[in-house]
Amino acid sequence: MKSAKYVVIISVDGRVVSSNELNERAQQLLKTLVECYIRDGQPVGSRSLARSSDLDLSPASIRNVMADLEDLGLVTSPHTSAGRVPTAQGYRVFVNSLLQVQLLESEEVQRLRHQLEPEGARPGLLERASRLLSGVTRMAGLVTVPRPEQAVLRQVEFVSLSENRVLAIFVINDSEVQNHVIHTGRPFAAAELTQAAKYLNSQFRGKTFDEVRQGVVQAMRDAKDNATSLLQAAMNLAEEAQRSAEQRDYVLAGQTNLMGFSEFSNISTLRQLFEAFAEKRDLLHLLDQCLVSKGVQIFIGDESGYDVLGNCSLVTAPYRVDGKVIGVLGVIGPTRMAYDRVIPIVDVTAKLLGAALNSRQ
Amino acid sequence: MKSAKYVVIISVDGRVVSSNELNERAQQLLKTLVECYIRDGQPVGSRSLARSSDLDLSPASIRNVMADLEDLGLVTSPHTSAGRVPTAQGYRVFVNSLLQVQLLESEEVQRLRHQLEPEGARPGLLERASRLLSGVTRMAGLVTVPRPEQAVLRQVEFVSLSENRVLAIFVINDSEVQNHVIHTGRPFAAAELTQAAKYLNSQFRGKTFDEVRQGVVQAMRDAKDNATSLLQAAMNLAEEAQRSAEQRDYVLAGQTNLMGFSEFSNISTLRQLFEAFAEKRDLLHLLDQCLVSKGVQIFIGDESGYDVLGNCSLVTAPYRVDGKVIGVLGVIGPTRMAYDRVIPIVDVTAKLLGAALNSRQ
DNA sequence: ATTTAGCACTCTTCATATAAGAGTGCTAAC
DNA sequence: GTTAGCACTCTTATATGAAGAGTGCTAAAT
Repeated sequence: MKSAKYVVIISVDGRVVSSNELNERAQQLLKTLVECYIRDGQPVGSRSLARSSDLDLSPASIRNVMADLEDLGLVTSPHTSAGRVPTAQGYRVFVNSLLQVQLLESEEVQRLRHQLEPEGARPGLLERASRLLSGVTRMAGLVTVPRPEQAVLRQVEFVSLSENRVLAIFVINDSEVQNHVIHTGRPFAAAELTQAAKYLNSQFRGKTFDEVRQGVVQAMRDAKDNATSLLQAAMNLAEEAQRSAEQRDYVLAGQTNLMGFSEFSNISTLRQLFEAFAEKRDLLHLLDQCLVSKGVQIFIGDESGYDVLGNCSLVTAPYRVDGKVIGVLGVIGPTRMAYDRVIPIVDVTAKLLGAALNSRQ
Repeated sequence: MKSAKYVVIISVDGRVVSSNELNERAQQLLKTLVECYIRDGQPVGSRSLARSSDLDLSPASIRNVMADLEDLGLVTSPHTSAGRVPTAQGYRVFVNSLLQVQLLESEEVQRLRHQLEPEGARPGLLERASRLLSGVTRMAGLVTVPRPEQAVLRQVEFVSLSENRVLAIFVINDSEVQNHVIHTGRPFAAAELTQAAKYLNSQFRGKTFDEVRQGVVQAMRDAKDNATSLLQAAMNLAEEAQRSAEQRDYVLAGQTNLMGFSEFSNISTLRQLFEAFAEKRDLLHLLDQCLVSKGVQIFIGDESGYDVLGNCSLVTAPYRVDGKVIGVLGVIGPTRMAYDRVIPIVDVTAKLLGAALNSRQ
C-alpha cells in the first residue's frame, strides 16, 4: 500500500472526524461521490464522477484521487470493475465537514408542528412523534420515553389490587403515566393507601424524581425511631415505585420502511436488525449516549459498535422540557441516507416535541 | 377436467370442512402427504409418499389418487415435475378430520404455567403470554387486551393536568390500567375531581363496563333537573373515558421468528405482513371473530379473507375470566405449521392465562 | 376392475461457456 | 501535473446441455 498524500485528523476515539487536511479537490470529489451514491445507490465510477463534479478533470485524474481516498479508508470498491462507495468513515467526513444541510421550508415546519398538536389523546404524543419521523423520512422513527429522573412528579395514587399487591400510579411531567405493581410485605387498607398518597403528594408534588429519591431516603432515616407504620409504608412504596420507574424504553415506528432498502434485502441481516429493535437493550444504550449531546448526534455504520447496525445510521437529537434534556428521538435507516434532509428534520422534530410537551404543563 | 371420484362436504361458507366422503385410502394418503410436507417443506412425490404411507401401494396407484385430490382442490403441484403440496382446503380437511393433536406432557404444562405466574410485574401478563406463545412455537404470538365491556371496573381516579384537560385512570379487572386524557368544557378543581371519583367509585366499583355505561346514562337522565355541576361533570368524564376505553388492541411478540420461514423469504410479502401487524386493523377484525368461538379456532391461508395472510395460518383460542370470554390469544405462522403441536399449546395457554387473570382477582 | 410396470414427456436445477460491459490501474505521451 | 490508451479483472446476462425428479398415460398383470 502506498502512503497517503493527504493527512486526515483523527479524533480521540480513533475515528476520522475532520477533513481539514484533505485538499480542495479531494474534498470536492468525495462530496460529489457521496451525493451521487446517496442519490443513485450505485457504486460511482470515475467517468460519471467526472461528469457530475464541477471540476474539469478527466476520469484518469479522478482515478488518482480515488486511489488516495481509498488508501485513507474513505471509499471502497465492492469489486475491481465497480465504482467506489463511501465507507462509514467517508460518510463521517462528509457529514462533519462537507455536508450543507437543507433548511426546512417554514410551511414544512408548520406541517410538522400541526401533527404534534395535542388534539385528541390517541395515539400518544411520543408515538405520534415517532410516526411523524418515520413518515416524513420514509425510514424508522424512534422516540425514547422521557427520563423519570428529570421528570417532574405531578401526582401519585395507590390502588389496592389484592392481598399484598398495590398498584402505584405516577403522573409524570404531564400526561405521561406510569403504572407499577408493588408487592408489599403486608396488606394495606384503602384508607391507609389514600393517606400515604396524600402525604407523598403534599411532600413531593412538583419535585423531580431525583429530588423525590433524596427526600425518600432522608425521610426514612428521620423516621427510624418514631416512624408511623403509614409513613414507613409510604416510603417503601415510593422507593419501590421509584426503582421500577427507572426502566428505559422507546417507541418505534415505521420499521417496515426499512424493508424497502436494498441494504436490508438479505433477510438474515434484516432479522437481526428487527431482533435488536425488539430486544431494545442495545438501541437504548446507544440512545442514552445521545442524551448528553447538545444537538443532533449521528452514528454511522460500525461507529455504533454494534454489528447489527453495520449498515445503519442513526440520527438523533435530544428533546427538552424546561430547558432540561429528558429524552432523545431520532431516525434509523441505511448508512446511505439523505443526511442533508434527515438532520434538520430530526433537529426540528426534537424541538417541536419539546415545545409540545412544554405547552402541556 | 375429469369429474371427481369422491364427494367432499361443503360448509355454509363455501369451504371444504369435512372429508367424510373421501374414501379410506384417499384420507390416509392426504394425511401422510400433509404430514410429510409439514415435516420437510418439500413437495412430496408419489414415490416418497408410497414409502411413507402404511398403505402398500405402488407410486403409480398413488398418482391416481393424487390426481383425484388435485381435482378436489386439496393438493396442488408447483410445476409438472414437482410433487404435491397441500392447498388451504387440503390443510382444512387435514385439521378438521385427519389430524390427531398431540397431548401435552403434564410437565410441559407446568412449565407454561410457571411462565405465567404473577411474580414480578414486568413485563405484563399479556406480554408474557404473547412471548410464551412465540417462544414455544417459534412463530409469532398474539394476545388481545381484554375487552373492557366485559371487564370489571375496580377503581377510577381523576388527575387535573391543565386548564381543560383531565387525566382519567381506570383500573380494570385487575392490574390492567388504562389512562385517558379528557378534554373538558371547563376547568375542574382538584377537590371537585376527587369527589367525582369518589362518587363514581361508590356507585360503580365492581360493576362491568356495560353496567357502568347503563348506570351513566340512567344517572344523567335522572340528574337532568337537579343536577349538581359535579355529578354532571363526573358523568361526562366517565362517559368520555368509557368511549375511549373501547379501543381494541393486541400484544404481538416474536414477529422476527417469521423471518426464518422460506414462505416469507420474499421481502415484499414479508413487508406487507409486517405492515398488517403494525396497522392492527385487519388482525383485530380477525381476532374479534374468534371471540365468539368456544375453543380453538383456525384460519388457514386465504380463509382469513385478507390477501396479506395468503400463506399464513392463525390458530386462536379465547380466554376467560369468571367464565366470560374477555379476549383471544393465538399464534400466527406459515400455513405449513405443526398444527398437532400448536393447537394444544394455544388451547392450554388460553386456559392458563385465564387462570392467571382469575387468581389475581 | 384394480393395480402396476414401463416409458415418453416436462420442468427444474446445476454447471459451464461465452460475450458484453463497466471500471480500474498502469504507462507513456502531452 | 494531467490525460489518452490499453490490458486486465470482474460482474452480469444469456445460452447450452446434462442430470434428476416426477408426472400422465398406456398396456400388461393380477
